[in-house]
Amino acid sequence: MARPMTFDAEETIERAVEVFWQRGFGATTPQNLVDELGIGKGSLYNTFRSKHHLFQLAMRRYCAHRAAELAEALDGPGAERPKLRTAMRNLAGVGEHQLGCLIVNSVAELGSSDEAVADVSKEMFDLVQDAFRASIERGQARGELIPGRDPVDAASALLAVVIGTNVLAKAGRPASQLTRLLDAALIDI
Amino acid sequence: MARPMTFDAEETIERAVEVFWQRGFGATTPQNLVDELGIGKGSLYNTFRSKHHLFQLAMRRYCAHRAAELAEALDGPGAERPKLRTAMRNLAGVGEHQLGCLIVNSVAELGSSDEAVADVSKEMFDLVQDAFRASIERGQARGELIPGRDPVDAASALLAVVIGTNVLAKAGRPASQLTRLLDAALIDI
DNA sequence: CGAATTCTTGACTTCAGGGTACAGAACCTT
DNA sequence: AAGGTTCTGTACCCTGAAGTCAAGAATTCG
Repeated sequence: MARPMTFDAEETIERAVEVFWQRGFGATTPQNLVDELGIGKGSLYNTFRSKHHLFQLAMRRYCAHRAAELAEALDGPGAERPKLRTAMRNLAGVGEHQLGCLIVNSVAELGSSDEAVADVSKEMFDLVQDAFRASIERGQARGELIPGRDPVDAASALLAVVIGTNVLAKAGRPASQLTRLLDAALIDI
Repeated sequence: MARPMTFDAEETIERAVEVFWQRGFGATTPQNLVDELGIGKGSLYNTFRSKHHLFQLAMRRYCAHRAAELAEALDGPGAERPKLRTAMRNLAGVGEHQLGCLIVNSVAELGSSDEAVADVSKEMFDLVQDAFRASIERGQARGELIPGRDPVDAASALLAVVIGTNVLAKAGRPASQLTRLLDAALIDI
């Protein structure tokens, strides 16, 4: 029929995640993408239409990863508090490169002026908050967690903590302080 | 001796705060600054040396404002919890234009790759955390707040909540949810 | 094999960002 | 009033960002 693509689009998107994550949307140039994705400019624009469109794909891919990680951490058996702790550490990217969270960074950079960012971030934040809420409700029902707290309120507070921790990570706070912080936030859940 | 400046540099910096706050550093163009500061390009570069230098001045000015606000909220007499609530609402910019916090945005956009941002943000975050810590210690000493919590840990958690709330504000969450969130975070302090 | 189709390469174009230069204006001193 | 000095306005410059395009390469179908 025709010449097949010589690269895997999915894999390329995954690499694009890294690129945008490291540099942010505005600071990433087409040349950066060409260099780090290993494809030509023509292929880039031919396949992904525009820098911004690739950015959207990268954000969604990133969210899918994070959501899967979150589900893995919270869905299994076991006490809720340790699972929450793990989930929060993952989301806060404590151990990783100190790049914060791609979504948080994008919101802070582009805010609600970028519709794609607004949509994806709303989705992601709601998803995380809801997963936290479900976990807290389970923990309360089993008598593990402090009863009487509104699970929605507690979950939104934890979401804010995770987001804040990401920013603090990007600001250069040492991981040791961040894990303490997360533990402190979990004390009264 | 020589021709005097026809504009007030301090006032111009204050305007620059607004400009950078609205658009972020990268997305602000010299033309934006010329238009919104109401001075010519020559004066701009003559007085402020570079876009980045003006940005630094704007960040510091912004921090000074915020720090004064914070001190005003926490230093007076009265119970600590309500004062903390006020302070956090101020810092989270709940009522204002949904622009988040200039420092948080800058960290997320430029991260630690920009030394000025790294310095200012570290300073500011430490300052806020320390003010929170002092307030919590006072509250504990007076028996107002829950005893036994490490004030440093609690303060860092509150800092993270405030930062996260800023991001959520910029992501478009309604103010009503954000005030609830802040109240929820204060429950167990 | 040739044709049709789709991918790749990379030179090229356009335009804006960030800054400089310089001519002229406004002020102070004498 | 003249001169020295500093500010202002604006035209200009250079680089790089973002994207386009045409020519050629790889593939399948007939």
